[in-house]
Amino acid sequence: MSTPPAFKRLPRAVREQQMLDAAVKVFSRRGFHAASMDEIAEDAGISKPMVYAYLGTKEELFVACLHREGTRMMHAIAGAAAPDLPADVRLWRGLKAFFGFVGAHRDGWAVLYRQARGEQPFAGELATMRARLVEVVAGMLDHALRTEGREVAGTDLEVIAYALVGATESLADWLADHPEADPERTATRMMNAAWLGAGQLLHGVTWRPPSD
Amino acid sequence: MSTPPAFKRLPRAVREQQMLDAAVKVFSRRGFHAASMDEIAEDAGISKPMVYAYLGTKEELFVACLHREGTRMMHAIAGAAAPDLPADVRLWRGLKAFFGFVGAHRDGWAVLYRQARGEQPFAGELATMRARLVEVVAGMLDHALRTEGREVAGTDLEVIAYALVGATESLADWLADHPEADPERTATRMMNAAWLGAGQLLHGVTWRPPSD
DNA sequence: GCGTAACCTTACGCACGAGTAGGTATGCTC
DNA sequence: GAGCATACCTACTCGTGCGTAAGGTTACGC
Repeated sequence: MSTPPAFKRLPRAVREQQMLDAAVKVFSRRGFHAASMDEIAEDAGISKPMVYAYLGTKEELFVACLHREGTRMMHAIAGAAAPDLPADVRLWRGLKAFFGFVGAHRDGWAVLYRQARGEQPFAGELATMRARLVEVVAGMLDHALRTEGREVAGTDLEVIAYALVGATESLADWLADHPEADPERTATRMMNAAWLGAGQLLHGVTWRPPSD
Repeated sequence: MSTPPAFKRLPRAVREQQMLDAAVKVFSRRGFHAASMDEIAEDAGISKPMVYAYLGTKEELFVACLHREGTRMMHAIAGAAAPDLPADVRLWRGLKAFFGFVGAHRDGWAVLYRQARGEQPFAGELATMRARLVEVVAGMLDHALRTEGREVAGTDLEVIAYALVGATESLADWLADHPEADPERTATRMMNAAWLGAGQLLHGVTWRPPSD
């Protein structure tokens, strides 16, 4: 017989990435509980015990997904954050990087922000990442304020930062559901809403991206 | 024997509300899947078959929660929306009503926006409610624009409205996790961020609530 | 060419929780 | 105070899906 193998033997590191790819895909479509380990294994082109051998239990697998996608996102944004630029340019670059990432990794985004938020064991993990991001934004605002010689209570800054992050996430969700939408254009719209505010926009003021 | 009953017989309508209260509480703490019908029944002070008899399956029960909380929220906001007021006042009143609601119904909020979002069968339901809200906000902006004799593409308006709603939801989440925070104060902060924008705020401009 | 270790499989145990069958008590109506 | 509807219970069935035991197969060192 010697059935033609058809399944190649691959080194662990490669299989792990394939498994994570499959897991992100299935988790994002079905949700954490509705996703079955069997489906993830099948989608990865591997059998279930391999998943357990490499990535551990279902929860551990999900956390692994969370970490990989979260790290990727943070990296994508970090590259855009030169601390000595003016605040609006930094914000613009951060937004552009962020929406670019979401546009390119819609599944990863769905796992991170649609699934992890409600499920008890992961909400904390997610909240930590979110808090780091809020911290960064708040720090940026604070820096800009000090440059102008002004000061604002920490709580106020944090709340404004929260609103900014929330608005951005909301648009990211919109982007994830509209495959035809352009990430950069979405970033521009977000910048308008965030930087100018509704009041200004209603009076015809608009913000335009720098020539870069 | 005639064991002292200790459990009173109550009319259906009352029990249904108790069950919904318990369901909202348990769903918000555990999430849809992790919540068990047994726990909900126990929390409502009733046995499981009663829950099935009155509210149907687990999914139907969750949808019932969704509808009750959603309706309550819409009612709370609707009361504040007098269509002939200026846009900033309408926005302010809507925000005040919304944050007031979330502050008073933190569990309900958690069910609506943290649980329903990720779970496949309910995401659509939730998205519909959300879309209605976005529509209302976009309509408000459009109305304000026409009053000034200006016009903006529909998509742009929708996106701005999305950002506004997202920012508000994000702050609502923050509020739900900070029991000591004051809803009205949070609404003021949101109004500042939304109406003036980060750029204005950095230059020291602030928005203050009208004397009412 | 042969051991050994890593890769990979099929097939199962087992717990948990949704949903139900069938029966008991209470109160309301005439 | 008989009849009937409604409120309510204990105790079960059964599917589903996580996690694993025990055994095949391919590559690689020596």
